[in-house]
Amino acid sequence: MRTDNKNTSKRNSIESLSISLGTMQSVKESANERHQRIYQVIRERISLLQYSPHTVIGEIELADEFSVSRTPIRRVLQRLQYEGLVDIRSGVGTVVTDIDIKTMKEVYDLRMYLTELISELSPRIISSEHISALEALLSRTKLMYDRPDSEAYGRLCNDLHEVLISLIGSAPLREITDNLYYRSARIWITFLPNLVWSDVIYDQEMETAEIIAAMKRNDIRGVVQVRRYYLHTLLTRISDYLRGVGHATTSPMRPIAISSSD
Amino acid sequence: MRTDNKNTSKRNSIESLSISLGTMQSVKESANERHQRIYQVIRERISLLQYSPHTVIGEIELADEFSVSRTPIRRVLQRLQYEGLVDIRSGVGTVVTDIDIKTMKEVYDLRMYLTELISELSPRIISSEHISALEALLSRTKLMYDRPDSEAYGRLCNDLHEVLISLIGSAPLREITDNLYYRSARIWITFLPNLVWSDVIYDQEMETAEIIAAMKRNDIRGVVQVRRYYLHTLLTRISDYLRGVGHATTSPMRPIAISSSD
DNA sequence: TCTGACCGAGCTGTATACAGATGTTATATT
DNA sequence: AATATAACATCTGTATACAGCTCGGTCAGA
Repeated sequence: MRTDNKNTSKRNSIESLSISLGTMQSVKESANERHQRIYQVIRERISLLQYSPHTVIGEIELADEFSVSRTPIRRVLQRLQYEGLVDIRSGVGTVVTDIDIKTMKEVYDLRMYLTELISELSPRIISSEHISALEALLSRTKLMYDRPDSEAYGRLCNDLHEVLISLIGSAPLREITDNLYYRSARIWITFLPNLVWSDVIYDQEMETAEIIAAMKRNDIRGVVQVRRYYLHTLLTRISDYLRGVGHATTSPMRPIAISSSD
Repeated sequence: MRTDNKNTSKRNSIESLSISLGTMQSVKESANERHQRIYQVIRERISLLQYSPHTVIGEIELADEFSVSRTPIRRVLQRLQYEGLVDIRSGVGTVVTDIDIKTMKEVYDLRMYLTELISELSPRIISSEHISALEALLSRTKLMYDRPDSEAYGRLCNDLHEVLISLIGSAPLREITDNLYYRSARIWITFLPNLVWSDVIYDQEMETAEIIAAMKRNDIRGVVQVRRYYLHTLLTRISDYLRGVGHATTSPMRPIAISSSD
């Protein structure tokens, strides 16, 4: 948002020189830009279960990977801690959080209510870019029926989420919605191995298709109602599975747990 | 929430010993406890306008005050930045944020919707402690008619807020509500010098009294409706003032930052 | 007098050495 | 052999030196 078009006086000559030297992708990455970049990379890894719950991340490891010191890495991890994605334990390391059933239901209930609010609090206008982006997602979805791939599915969900929050006009509501999504979505993906793959993809295809249809009617209230319905569907599928498993465990739910040793 | 009831074996004997030695207020303050303490102190100062918008805070100054290095202070300030209360500018300092009218209305709209959610998402039961705490607040309010004091009024609002969020059963909703409160409340206090003091205190007294009445009926839905109504009243008072100022001469104090330039 | 480049005070951002915490492994003792 | 204890490896937490940035003041030149 911040433009900062002030410091283009003395620097311009130098910068344009270095740009003309070749294909330098960016003149200089500011501290905040780098923070944002690293933050999004790590958040995506958590959301795609590349860092699954109970994984210990370790600051030095990340510092080496991004070629920075521990200081900027710690800033990212502390932010992820405030957002509930990791738990920093002194002397142990930074562990990716798991989530208990109660909290998960709370987050999903809240997300359902907030989704409806999108259409009431100054939504943005639906553009053709939104629709074409969703149609690309729909194509990707249809290709996935015969290829079970949790990570690809997670990417699909993330991309759909990105399109939908771009419709939110209210900045506070957009941040909260984004936050709650990443707080809960990865847990949903944890359950995938226990569900029927084709059902999951079918839901995804239907949701995307119905959202596209509502958008073409310019019916934003319809969009959020579709979204809300499929959030409810997800929650129902998980509840059904848990009931099928039998006893309702209170502690962190680990669906099938891929023989986690430890 | 984290229980960690493992390390009570070897340590207990040592801790109970040192406690029994005398009036040691606490055995040792952990890093997280200290962070939380400093965070709440600074947040309160911002909310009470001891640090008013555009104030430059400065890390060294705070580090000296709390007798720590810049590192833990930076952690607190970064958290406050994520929550929208300050803006950290490289080479300049940490400045307390102002808020534009559009964002303020967005936050208040959101708060009104979320307030109603409290009664729908597993509210906590109302205890006699809640009621007696509110009755104490009511007494404090009645004493304030003839003593205009923005800071005391701010403390009153903060304390009322604390009681109300303690009724929220859903942890995510509680955090969000808390966040949005501190993001907007201090701006409301900024307007106090431009409003009629007795009207403001009267609103506060009525709100507290009506909340107490609803609580005594064990009517949590009534509680949140009262709260929502007075949020609406605040927003209306500000809007009225801004309309009046629209073609007025000059405002006594600083009314508001109209569009943050650049 | 006005303009503009430059310099320096003071701030945040980063890297790093060290202190503190934690879980594990080795070891002495019964 | 079992157990309590001590030493250790490894991690996060803190303090601090230094690099980079911003802005106001200063001084030379027109």
